Amino acid sequence: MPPSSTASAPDLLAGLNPAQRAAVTHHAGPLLVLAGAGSGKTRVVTHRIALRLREGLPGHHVLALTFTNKAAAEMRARVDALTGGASTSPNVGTFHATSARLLRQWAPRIGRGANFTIYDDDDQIAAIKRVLKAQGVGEKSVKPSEVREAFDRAKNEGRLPEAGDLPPTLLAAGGAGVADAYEAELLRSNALDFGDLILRVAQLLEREPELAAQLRRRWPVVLVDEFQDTNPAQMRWLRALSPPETCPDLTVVGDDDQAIYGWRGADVRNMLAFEQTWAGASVVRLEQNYRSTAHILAAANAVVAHNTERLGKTLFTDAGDGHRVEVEAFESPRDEARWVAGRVRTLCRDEALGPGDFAVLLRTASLSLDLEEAFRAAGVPAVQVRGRSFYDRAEVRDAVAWLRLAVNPHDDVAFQRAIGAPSRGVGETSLEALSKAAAEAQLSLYSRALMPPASIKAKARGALATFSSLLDEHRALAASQTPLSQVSQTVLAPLLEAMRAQALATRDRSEELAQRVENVERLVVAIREFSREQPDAPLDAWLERVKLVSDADAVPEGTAVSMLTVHAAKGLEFPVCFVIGFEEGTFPHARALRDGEVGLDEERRLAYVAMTRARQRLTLSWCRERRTFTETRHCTPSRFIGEVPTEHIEARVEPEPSRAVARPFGGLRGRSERSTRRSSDADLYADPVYEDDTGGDSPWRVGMWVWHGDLGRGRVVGVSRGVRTTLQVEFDGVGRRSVIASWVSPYDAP
DNA sequence: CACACCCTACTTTTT
DNA sequence: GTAGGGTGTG
Repeated sequence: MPPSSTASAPDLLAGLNPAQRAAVTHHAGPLLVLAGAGSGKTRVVTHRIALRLREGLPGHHVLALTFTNKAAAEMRARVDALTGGASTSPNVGTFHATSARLLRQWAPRIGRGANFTIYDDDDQIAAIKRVLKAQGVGEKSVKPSEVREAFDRAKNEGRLPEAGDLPPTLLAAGGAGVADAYEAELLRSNALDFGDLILRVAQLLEREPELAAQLRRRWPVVLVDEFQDTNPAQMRWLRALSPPETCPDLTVVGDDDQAIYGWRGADVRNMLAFEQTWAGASVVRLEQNYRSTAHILAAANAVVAHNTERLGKTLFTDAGDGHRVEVEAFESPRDEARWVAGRVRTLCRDEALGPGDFAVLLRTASLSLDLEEAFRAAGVPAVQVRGRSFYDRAEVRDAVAWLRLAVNPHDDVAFQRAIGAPSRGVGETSLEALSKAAAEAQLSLYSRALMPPASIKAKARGALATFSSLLDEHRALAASQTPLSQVSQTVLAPLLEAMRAQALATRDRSEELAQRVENVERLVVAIREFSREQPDAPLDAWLERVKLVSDADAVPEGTAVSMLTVHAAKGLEFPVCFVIGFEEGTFPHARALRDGEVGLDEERRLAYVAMTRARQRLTLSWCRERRTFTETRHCTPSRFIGEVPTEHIEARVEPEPSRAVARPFGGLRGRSERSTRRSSDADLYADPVYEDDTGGDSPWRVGMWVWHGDLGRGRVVGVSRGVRTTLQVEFDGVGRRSVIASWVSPYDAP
């Protein structure tokens, strides 16, 4: 951009603090930005890119790697806004998406076609099951998911899996060949799994210096976001692209306290060792937090300070003290959920907040069950942030399998799925025979189906032939200039037709079947929308996007309370946050505690991430009892609650129309689990602070209006107190019903 | 070979 | 409480 235009462009350094300014203006050469939560990290990265572009660097020489597609889109938009679109756009994407793009160019070098399929976890498991069967290893001797994790681990560490990576039970069952067979299966299927995407790029760049040199010329400037979550394979990728000995223009940004993907192979030590690996690197610390008020920040800092092995960094804020952190205890998750919903209503009424200002953060996705119910009952709009779930439905996966085959007919996982949806006379027996013959000939199912073995019956052979020629038609269509929406409609027509016929033929369950048809129709609509956004994009591009979406990509902008896992919430902020399920065994999670200190430290960082999402208000809650599918567990509060100094905790909140128990928690600090349990047991019967339905303080009164999620509005005509309060309610248009009190919420009289 | 039904095992986080 | 596997029947 010519200097003359700089005058009208925004001043890229205005409003930055000294540390941010140092990071933005740092000259070429490796730079590590240690960016605490809410310290303006994205601002620094985008301004740094914008400054380089303004200095005349063409955008296409910049590569910025992010963790999620949403983060990539945001970064792209912000850079464009800063530069006014005057330069070419920088290349912004996730490691996986960027790798996939590179590999499509380089596909022949790894024995793939440019139209290779990306196998996600479920595809991997399907492939592993096929392999286990082909190798004659019963699925009983090993869980396919365990094998998948072993393969994943190896690839994240930077190598192809070998027999030594397999679970001992599998080796004992004679499954040593499974690793090689799995790789052969991927090769035949013209497929790569998630781990491959990163690993193959790393390997190619290391083995073919001219490729690496070419890439370095293309991307002399590299930035990496969320660096603390990179795994060893990604580090090799990065080292090849920005070799330490060349003193590359490499900027990595991250926060070791927010490293929460260790279970996926990420290694914080990459960050701790950055200064050694890229010798001579500069380090800038961003420690001023612009997000949270002081009590919230101090509470979060205090929790994470219990970890050792930190780069060390203490956040501060200029914002006022704000509200203290609320700690709430409940008898059951249902009470907890009802209280959260009620509190959202109260705050919306009293504090000029809308539902979109709230988030409920969950350690595990399943904790949302009671919440959904409670928000519905309270009439508060709330959505669970789940980007993938739609694509995980069986019928949607069936449809996607058909689309995949239109691009890559050798995709065995899709082949196996599509051939049974709708069923067409090729059952288990035939498929197994075909599988065996395919593996022997080193061919995909599709290729082998073109010359079916004699072991398959004539009827099934005919069905296979019909199926194959259908795939050929689809492939020709997808390769032609036909618009994407028409391609998808044609490809999915046989499936949709069969599903509609089935829905009509079935009397009961027709609702459910109709819903499935609708889901597939929605998929067609989604494809149409995609092709409107990107008119020239082929079906491959859509499939790739679908594969690489994550939960975090689907965070709604808006008008509803967000319920989301802490992992999905990383990088986001909300004025008001509730972290629920803060119990030993849930958060920290029991499975993580099994891994000892390492697991606990990561759980603590997760707690830190959760707490630092809040701008103004933060509530931590726990339940004395939590039921899993089989058992009811008596719970003690999370040790992380005890790690928050008392002075940052709100001892008690105003009474709410629920069975909430508000009480101070500072006293729990340092107590043994045993004494904690005793004190909560005692609370059940004696603690005067505790109020439940058996006490005289019930919020329910005859004559008051209530709202029920299913039955609508009604007026209380009777209250019976027992183990749980039951209300007799006269519902509008429904009549008199007896309902459990925790299912309804108070409702302002019309 | 396809479908209906019953049983069991399951919930950590996800590019 | 449900998804996916296993079993039995048409």
